[in-house]
Amino acid sequence: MDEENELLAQRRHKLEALQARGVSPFGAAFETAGTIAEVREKFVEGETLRAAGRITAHRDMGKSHFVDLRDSTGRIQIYLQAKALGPELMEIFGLLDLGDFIGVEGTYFVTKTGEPTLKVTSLQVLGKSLRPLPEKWHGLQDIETRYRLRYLDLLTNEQSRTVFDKRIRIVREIRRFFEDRGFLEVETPILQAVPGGAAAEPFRTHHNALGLDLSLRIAPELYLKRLLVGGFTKVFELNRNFRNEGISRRHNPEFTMLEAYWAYADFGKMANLVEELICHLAEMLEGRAPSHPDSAGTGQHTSLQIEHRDAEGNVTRTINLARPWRRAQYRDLIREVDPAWFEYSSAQRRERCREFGVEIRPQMADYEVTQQVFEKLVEEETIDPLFVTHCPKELVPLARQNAEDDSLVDVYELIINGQEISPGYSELNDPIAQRRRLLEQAGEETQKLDEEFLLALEHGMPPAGGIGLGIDRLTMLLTGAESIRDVILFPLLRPKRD
RNA sequence: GGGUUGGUAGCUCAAUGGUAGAGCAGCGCCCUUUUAAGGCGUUGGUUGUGGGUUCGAGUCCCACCCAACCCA
Repeated sequence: MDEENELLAQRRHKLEALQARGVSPFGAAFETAGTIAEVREKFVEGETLRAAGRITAHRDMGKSHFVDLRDSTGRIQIYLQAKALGPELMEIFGLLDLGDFIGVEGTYFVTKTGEPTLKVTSLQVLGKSLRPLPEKWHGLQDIETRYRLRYLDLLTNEQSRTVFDKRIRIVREIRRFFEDRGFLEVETPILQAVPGGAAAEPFRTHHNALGLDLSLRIAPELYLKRLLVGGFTKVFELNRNFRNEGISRRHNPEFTMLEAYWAYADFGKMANLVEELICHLAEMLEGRAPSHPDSAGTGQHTSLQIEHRDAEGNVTRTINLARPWRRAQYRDLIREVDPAWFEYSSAQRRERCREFGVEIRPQMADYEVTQQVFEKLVEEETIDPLFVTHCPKELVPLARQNAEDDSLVDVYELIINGQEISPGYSELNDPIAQRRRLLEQAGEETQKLDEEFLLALEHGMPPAGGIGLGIDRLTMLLTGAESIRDVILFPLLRPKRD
């Protein structure tokens, strides 16, 4: 591509010069005393140790050189003295650049300024870098490049690295949390003939040998429920889902969910579980011991808060996770916006929307108009955790109907930081009702009906509680990231052609 | 899909319509305990792409590409 670039040409020349001296610029395995952090811990004056890392800084003193070697665990200073190393090794050192991976053997000493340093006695080139890394002080600022060349972002921006470290810990802790409670982690198909379990546009693909059109899953739900039929009582899956829809600050076409199902439980129990989980994760990230050994209602309260900050470090938002979390019925929340809402006629509600500045379309059904009010005036305004219960059944066609009021369903929607973060259901285990609802949902497209799922239900499914938890959005919440792209290592971008 | 903002050296950023600059990185020289090392010197540009206006365009106009934010 840009072979005529001077900087690249210089590095290639150095590479060739190394090879001309019989030095492999891309060395093989190198035995070390451990990671750089471990090597530092083993500091004993006069001790000889081996370390490997990437060269990130070079301070040239003429006949001696200080070099920073870095890996993901830390930084160590090495010292190269021309007289001690001899002309041959110094010539090889002269062919190195910032960004190269090297392995060294050296003897520990402490400099005048008190820094533990390895005085190099031998050196191997482990991986020559042919392109310069971003500048050390400002790092990589360009947002587009940070997403496209994420490795450079991770290398130069500590705060980016911190977010992904937290995401890794969140996922690991979720696994531990569920396993500790007797849930089994399972894997279900991503390639599905009938994509179900959510209302979303799928990505379509094709299996050549079977001559079969398939879709990437939009949710694992219908397979996890088959496992309840098959005798599993507690299952979960950390599942990548794919939805062929728009991209935004809160939407990536592929995203990660947690789904969990618990036989004989209901949505209330699932709400307790997710409340406990999220508090547990927040405490874990703060390095605190869990303050709630049991689910809500123990009378214990914590002052657990999450602070979101801007680039200057000012607190922009505080989310209070103190338990127990508020639980409120959908209709009551609407009445908090307008006490007489449900006494209005259809036309009056539309008029109120205009007054509220809530945009609606003329063809919307009444429940959709109410839902618009809910989204704009309740959901977006809700910062601290809120379980919304007793939702209208039109909004959630696949959940169990409420025993006292069949216009409602037994679900919760957990809202934190102005967005839905987790739904929880009392799952529908009536195969006849389930077929009816799926038919209504599918409309004309009856081929979208997952007959094999219905067949499974007809064999009998226990009542169960189920939850979904968006891992990307949860990570945003817990790290203060403003965009989903900041918590996904490689977010989808349009390929660049220039 | 619509609106707004942005794209300049490897990186971070400047530049009233008038010779495209700086810092870091690089290259050369000096310096044997530096750490954003320092000093002297120096290379590096199809200003996202393609058109247009103009004596003259990084800057103004049009189209397109990519991104961020807002809206749908």
